Amino acid sequence: MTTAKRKRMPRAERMRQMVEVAEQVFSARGYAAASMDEIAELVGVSKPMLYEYFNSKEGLLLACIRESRSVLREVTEQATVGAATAEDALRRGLLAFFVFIRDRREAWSLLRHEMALIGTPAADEVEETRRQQTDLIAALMSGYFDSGDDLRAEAAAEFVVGACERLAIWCERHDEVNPETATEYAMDVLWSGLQSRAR
Amino acid sequence: MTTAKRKRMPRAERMRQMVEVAEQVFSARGYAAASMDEIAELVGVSKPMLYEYFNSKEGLLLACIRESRSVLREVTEQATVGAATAEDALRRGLLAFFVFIRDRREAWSLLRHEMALIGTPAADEVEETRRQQTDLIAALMSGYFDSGDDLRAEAAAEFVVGACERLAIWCERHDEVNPETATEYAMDVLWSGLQSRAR
DNA sequence: CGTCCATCTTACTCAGAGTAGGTTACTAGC
DNA sequence: GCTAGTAACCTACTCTGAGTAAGATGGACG
Repeated sequence: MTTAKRKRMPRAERMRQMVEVAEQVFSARGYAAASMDEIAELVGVSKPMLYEYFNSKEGLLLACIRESRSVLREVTEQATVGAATAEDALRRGLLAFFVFIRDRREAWSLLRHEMALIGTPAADEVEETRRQQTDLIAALMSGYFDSGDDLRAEAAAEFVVGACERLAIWCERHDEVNPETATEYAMDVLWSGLQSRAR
Repeated sequence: MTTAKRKRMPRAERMRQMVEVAEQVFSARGYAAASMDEIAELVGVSKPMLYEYFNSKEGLLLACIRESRSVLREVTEQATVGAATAEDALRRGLLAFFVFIRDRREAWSLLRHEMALIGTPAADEVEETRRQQTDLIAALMSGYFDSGDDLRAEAAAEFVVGACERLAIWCERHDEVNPETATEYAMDVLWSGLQSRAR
């Protein structure tokens, strides 16, 4: 949408435009059903350009995922600065996450699609990109908790991330659950544990 | 592998054989990279037969997923019978899950591939199939906890499932973590909550 | 005002999903 | 045994969409 009629465009700007369009198409149609031809046409460019810049369909998806994930990281990281207690930091981070889910549907939809790359050459890099989020949680926790052993802390971080992802997917089916409620549900289990609710 | 030379085979048996082969190919190559031609050849039958019985590649994957999930459900359900307390039931269920992950690599790999179907017509049915697991957890919990409100209980179940899935994926990268340890890590967060570890 | 290179295009190849329409082996009834 | 009838099966295609080879074009800078 940025300056319509112009033909030639510097590489960096064109790439950004391609990612922007691809993000929409991938999240609308799903990775498998999205076609490179359609993306190319929407960008207003021919297909080989996409391959020139991203090498493959997978590569393009990967670029989109990286973009979305960096935004997510930015948002959650910002949310936790200035938190006084561990509980407060956790709650703020969770709330930022669930707000992101609601407000940036396409971006979140994209992150869910990364699993489609399992078994492909890009799988490793996807995991690497994914670790970004767990690292953030792990770092956050190690600032507030007595870590004891690192493996346990890492496991806890993975645990939190997985739990929130799944809860977010669940939220999509429940419009009545807003970010605040979701955060509360998450905190309820995460912070207090199930023990506190045993009969 | 069941009786080699026989050509014709009753529908039900052939279907089982196809699913068995497809499970291996899908988990070895990944959904996208697996080809129907290869599966057909390995089964020792022509491609249209696969379509006769499963309609599409997606349909075949779906059948594999259903199979694996039903095994998983069986295993975890069995593990929790006869548990005296909520804590015990949870621990047994978790352990059964992590043992399944270790011992049935292909089946688990398959379950991870279901996300590849997001955005396709089968997506809804996948979610339906997936709910099986959360329902089990939810039922289990409602037997031991004061549920208060159902929505909260459902959310907690999703939470647990997501957390365990992610932790299981993490375990794949850490051979030194056995099912017992994984269970302990999970119980640690789930049961006691993070609060108990705050500095 | 020509040369160079980055941007961009047309016009293909090729693998693999899905299908139309015919063929063969097993089985039931005579 | 012999002839339907049908369920299991096959050959030989079509068609979509990822990926590519080879060349055209616009513009920046001497």
